[in-house]
Amino acid sequence: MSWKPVYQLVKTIPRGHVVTYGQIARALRLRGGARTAGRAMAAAPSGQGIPWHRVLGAGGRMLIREPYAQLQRQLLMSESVELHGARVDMKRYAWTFPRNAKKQRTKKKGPRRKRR
DNA sequence: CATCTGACGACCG
DNA sequence: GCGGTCGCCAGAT
Repeated sequence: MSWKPVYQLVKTIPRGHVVTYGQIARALRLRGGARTAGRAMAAAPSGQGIPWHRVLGAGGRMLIREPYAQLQRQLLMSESVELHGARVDMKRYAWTFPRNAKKQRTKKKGPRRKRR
């Protein structure tokens, strides 16, 4: 499975904002849901500008275990994201992906399929 | 091929 | 609000 789409999407999260695994899963329509998004992030390569620290669990909870949790707290704080214990106030920092975040492609005008 | 495991999340008590 | 259960599913064993 290629997680590239996930990483690409994560890269679009602006500094100082956060999203949840569930959001990623829904935005990309990942089969396994949020858990799959988590799996992708767990395998995220470092040194490629992927702001993995901006991805949190539902409700803005930090789910990562030590020793990375420490780093995540640090990185978030450096972006002025306030932490209330192990959680972030989503009301203020949540980021929402654009509708067609799946690649940001310039939509062509082909026949659009109706959704549901 | 059978199990286990986890950077999840919705539910429930 | 906290902790436990259950559904999911791709990798790892």
